Formats: sequence, structure tokens, C-alpha cells
Amino acid sequence: MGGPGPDAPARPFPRELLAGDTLAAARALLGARLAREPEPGDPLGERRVGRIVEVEAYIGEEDRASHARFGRTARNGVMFGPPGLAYVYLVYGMHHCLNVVTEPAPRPAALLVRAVEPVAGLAAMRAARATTRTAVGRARGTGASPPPDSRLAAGPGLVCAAFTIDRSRTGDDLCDPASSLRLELAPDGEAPPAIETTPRVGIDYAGEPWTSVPWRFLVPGSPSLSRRA
DNA sequence: GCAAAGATTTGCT
DNA sequence: GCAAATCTTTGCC
Repeated sequence: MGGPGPDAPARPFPRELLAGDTLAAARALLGARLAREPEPGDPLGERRVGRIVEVEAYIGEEDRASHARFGRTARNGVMFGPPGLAYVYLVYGMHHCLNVVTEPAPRPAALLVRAVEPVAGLAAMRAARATTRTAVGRARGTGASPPPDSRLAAGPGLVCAAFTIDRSRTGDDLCDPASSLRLELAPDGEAPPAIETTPRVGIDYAGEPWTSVPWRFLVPGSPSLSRRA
């Protein structure tokens, strides 16, 4: 047989790849998989998998764009903990965003997962998107045509909507193969993706140099990049 | 105790 | 291209 089929054994994402420099971890995370095992109550009970194609780095208390800029608080505490854990927060009162904690405690750093390419469980992602229908969509009425498959998780809020992730997942160990929400290496034999960097998005409040540092990492040409790409 | 702003998305203009 | 939706967290009185 050729490459691994759809039932090839998953390869856990090594915590060491997240324990060092966050910018190196960002490059390691691109091309890796975000996976969620079905749980009772999940749409269709399908395993959902996406290929990570866009992340942003938030590094240290000195980073004025990071939630860690306030020092350790009840919300951001997990960022000061060990690498590999999930940090999920609510932004604008309606969208959840998933981060992967990096660097050893007590250094606060994380990678925001901004976009993934749907690989498996697309029907469950669509169902989850419909359930988590955005507040603005509800308020302004009907309209909404369903997004194409490649756009199901094409943004930080959409990743969480498609994978049914909320703040209750904060602290989940994404490197533990037993976790229902976890990271996996790309299938053996898959070529590592090309990588481009840009400044981070939506952080004008941070000021220089934080608004300009090239800490957004993406796979150029992916159809699943976030809108503000 | 209250005001302000936010690591976004969407539909309409 | 713009502004609304929505509520938690932070900052200041």
C-alpha cells in the first residue's frame, strides 16, 4: 500500500515541540492536525480533524498584544503553566478562540489557532456551525448560505464553532492521546508545508513594535485561511 | 460598583 | 467598506 489511509494510527503531537521557543513551535504546529473525538451529544458522533494552516504567537508579559500583559489573572492563568494545554477565551462576547500554551512554566506564551483546513468529520463541523450560529446572524435575520467546506473553520472563532470548543476546554492537555480534543502530527510521509509570516491581526491597541512583529504564521495558498489574511 | 474595550464574524450599504 | 451583536475581563472611582 502507499501512504497511510484514513484509519492510519494517529501520532500524538510531542510536547517538546511546544516547550521551546514559541516561534519555532508555531512552525511545527502548521501542517499538524487538530482532532476531536466524538462525545455524547456531539453532532453526528463523528471524529473531526483539521489541518492547521494559520497561527499567531503571543509571547511573554512584555507582549502588549497578549492577554498575559496584565500579569497572571484568573482568565489567563493557564498561559503561565506547562506547554501543551489549551487556553480558550471568549472575545467580543460571542466568539471562542483556541490557544495552545507554549514554553515552560512560568513563562506565559501561547499560539492562537486561527484557521484549519477540514480533513474529516465535515458533516459534524457543518452541524456544529449551524448550532453555534453567530449572534449577529440571528439578530439580522435569515440570509446565511452555508459556507463551502474549505471555509468551515477559516477563522479563530470559526475553528471553535466547527469543533464545538468553549472555555470549559481550558486546561485540557492537547498532547495527551487520551484527550478528546488534541493535537496530532501530520500523517507520516506528508510533506511539511511552505510557511509565510505577517504581522498579527486585530491588535492595533498593542502599539509598536507589537503591531509589526511577524508573529502570524500561515500556509500560503490554503483555501482555509482567515478572512483578514 | 460601573464604564470601556476586546486576539471576531456577519450582513447590509 | 461599515457597523452591529453580546458579555467577560480589566481598570478606575
